[in-house]
Formats: sequence, C-alpha cells, structure tokens
Amino acid sequence: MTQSKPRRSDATRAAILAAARERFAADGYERATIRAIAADASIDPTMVMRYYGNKEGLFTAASEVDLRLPDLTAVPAQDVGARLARHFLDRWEDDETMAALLRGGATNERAAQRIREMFASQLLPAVAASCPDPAQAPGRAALVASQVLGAALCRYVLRIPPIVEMAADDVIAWLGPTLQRYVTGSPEQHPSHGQPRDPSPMGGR
Amino acid sequence: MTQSKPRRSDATRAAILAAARERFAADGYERATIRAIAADASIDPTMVMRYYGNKEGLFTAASEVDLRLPDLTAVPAQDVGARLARHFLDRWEDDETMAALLRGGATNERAAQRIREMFASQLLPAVAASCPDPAQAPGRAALVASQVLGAALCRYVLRIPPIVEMAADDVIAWLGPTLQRYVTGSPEQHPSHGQPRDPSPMGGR
DNA sequence: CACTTGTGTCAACAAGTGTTGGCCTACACT
DNA sequence: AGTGTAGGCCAACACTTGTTGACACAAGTG
Repeated sequence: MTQSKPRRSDATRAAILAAARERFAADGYERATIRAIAADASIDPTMVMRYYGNKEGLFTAASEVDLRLPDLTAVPAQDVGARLARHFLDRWEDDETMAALLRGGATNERAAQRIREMFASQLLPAVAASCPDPAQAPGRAALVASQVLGAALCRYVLRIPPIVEMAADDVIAWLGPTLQRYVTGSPEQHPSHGQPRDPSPMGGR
Repeated sequence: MTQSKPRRSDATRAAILAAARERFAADGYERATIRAIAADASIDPTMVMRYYGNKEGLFTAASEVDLRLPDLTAVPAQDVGARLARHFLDRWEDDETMAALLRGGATNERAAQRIREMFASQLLPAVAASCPDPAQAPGRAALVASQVLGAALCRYVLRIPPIVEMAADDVIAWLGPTLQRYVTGSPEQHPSHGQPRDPSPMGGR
C-alpha cells in the first residue's frame, strides 16, 4: 500500500541517513557538516541536497524517532516508574537518534521544537493514561521528561564519569521511584504511600 | 593584593564579557559568532582577540561560574533536598552564564569538560558532606546533577511548555524530595523513612 | 618635549560552510 | 536497438567563520 516501486537509490538514501544520524549524534547540528556526512556515506555531498533538500531537511529526516512507549495502562500502577526508566534507558542505549536529537535541541531551534512535539504527542499521552488527575498530566509528564532527559544528558552527552560508569540496572533502580512519584505520587509523598493526602501544587488550568 | 592598576580598557573587557555570556547563552557555542558578540558590545571584533586570545578563551572566561553552593552540613539533614532545589533554581533564574554553559556543553567538548570539572570540584564535595557513605558520594552527586541539569534543560533551553509555566515553588516542591532521596535515601525508599534497610546498589569507587 | 605603551579601527586572509548548475554514465522501458 | 531519465560526480559560487597584520590615535612617563 504505502510502498512504491523500490528505487535504485534506496541504498544511498539509507547510507546518508545512517551517516547523518551518527554525525548529528556525535557532533550536534552545526558541527555536523554535510560534507562530513557525505564522506562517511562514501557519496557526493550533492546527493544529500538532491534527496533531502537542505541540511535542515536532512536533520528532520535523520531525527525522526519513535519513543515506542509501552501502553502504561497494561502495567501495574506501582510499576510504571520502573517500567519507564528501563524503557528509556534501553531506548537510549541502542538508538543514537535519541542522542542526535538531544544534542541538536540544545542549539537548534527546529530540533528543540521537535522534542517538544515528541513530548506532546508521545510522552504526554502515555503519562496521562496512568496518572490520577488528567489536568495534572502535562506537569507530571514534563517532570518525567526533565529526569529522563537529564539522565541521558549526563550519561551520553556530558559524560559525567560516575553516571557513565554506573550499571544500567542501578540507574533504573534510582530513577524508577522518581518517575513513579512524578506520574502517580504527590510532591512530598512517596508513591508507595498510596493516594495523596494533599492537593498537589500542580497547575492544571 | 590581587588587584592591579585599573586599566582604561576595563569597561571594554566587561562589555565583551557581558555580550559574550548573553550570546553564548542564547545561541550556544558554535552559533555565537565573535562578530555578533563584538557588535552587541559595540566594539571591534579584533578587541575580542586581543583580550581573550581566541574564541575558546573568550568562552572560557565567559563561562566561569561559581555554583555558590551552601554549606550543606549547616542545614538539617532532611532539608538538603529542598535546599538544593531552591538554590539551583534561583541560581539558574538570575545568571545566564549557567544556560550558556549548558548549551555549550551539548556540542562543545571544552564546555562539557568544564561542566565535569564543576561537578567534581563543587557539587560532589557538597553532596559528599551530607550523604551517609562517602564511597557512594560520586554516584549520588551524579544523580543530583542529572535531575538538576535535566530540569534546567527542559525549562530554560528546550522550553517544554508545562515546566516553563510551572511556578518556581512547585518545581522546588517536586524536585526537593527527589534530590533528598538521591543524597540521603536509598533507591527503593523515601527519605522520610530514615536509614536504608538495604545496601544500595551504588558502586563505590 | 620625545617616547613608549596601551587602545582602537580598517582591510584582508585562509579555510570551511551550505548550496547550485552542468555534465557524464548507466539503467529501464518500448 | 534506441531513448528518456534517474543516479552520481565535479567544479564553483556566495557567504561566513576565526584570525592576523598594519596603521592611527590617546595616555601616561622620562
């Protein structure tokens, strides 16, 4: 249905995209040059322009990413934190696109916008599905994003030694309860305590 | 002692530095050009070179920042989380140097290195002073960094709407307990529970 | 005064950037 | 077969970047 006749240039397209992801992830948007990407893919820089229009088009194509968030309604309420932590860590470990997007977002407005879109269209709905009050979902999801992106930043971009060396399971063990509280808990309460006894100061317009 | 004869060019130097901080904070390292900075300061680009050697020297000077962390041994053990959260938020709100450094760190290796140095020389000792086992300090401090930097990233750089609109006090109310657990708690336990009943999976050394 | 030193301006360089148009080759279709 | 077209490469443009050197003015010092 969606697939059309396979073109002869599909291999080239894929090679460009793979090289672009690698470069964008390693160098960020501005320092990843089209020439360098083309060289990595062993093709001419012109091809990049032909297939992706311009550098921003290439970045847009190369930073397309699906968080593949699990359906949180299907997991036990008290496990969503650990589940999220594990999922994000796995996702980050085996897809350099995530790092490319994060590095880009720091300096490139288009990349930042894309992250915001991902937040709104993927993370927010997933969190909303398993948080108590729907009106609080945006704030709670944003807190989740802050911890997840922060951990990724320190571990994969800034490479702060202690968190780089930390075992993945330990990172998950620490982040899990944090995310759990952000999704289902209240500010001053631990999730295992059950329902919040206090209206949380989260503005839900 | 440290001060020498006040030079006639001190005003220029300061103007350059102020403009540089602003540009680096707004655009990141690569997109903040020396020409633009010089234009903001209403001086010639050559002056930048004369006084700071090169672009990296300028960035080094412009991104010099003191976290001004409070002495955590002087605050009640159960308040360190909230204290840290408030301090960092305040710090970030009124000093664009922090944002400059964060934006730079995403793409510029020198900036990233500087953040690592700040972590090791400022945050780590502060956390170590009030965490149970000194061997765990690096891991705990890194977790603190991940949440603090992540929140700053989402709020001041990526500008993810819900956390941008959130009141500062609410952010503090949410981050406080998280930081508290990272500093004094155990992975699966809330800080208010007191001592950990379980050796935490945090590798010392 | 002369003279050294600091301060600022101008023009220009060398390198690298994204991007464009022209040209050649090789495949696909009739 | 021949022919149209997509795939690929080369050279080059226009522009921006960090950086340099030469030159003019002002200030402080003997």
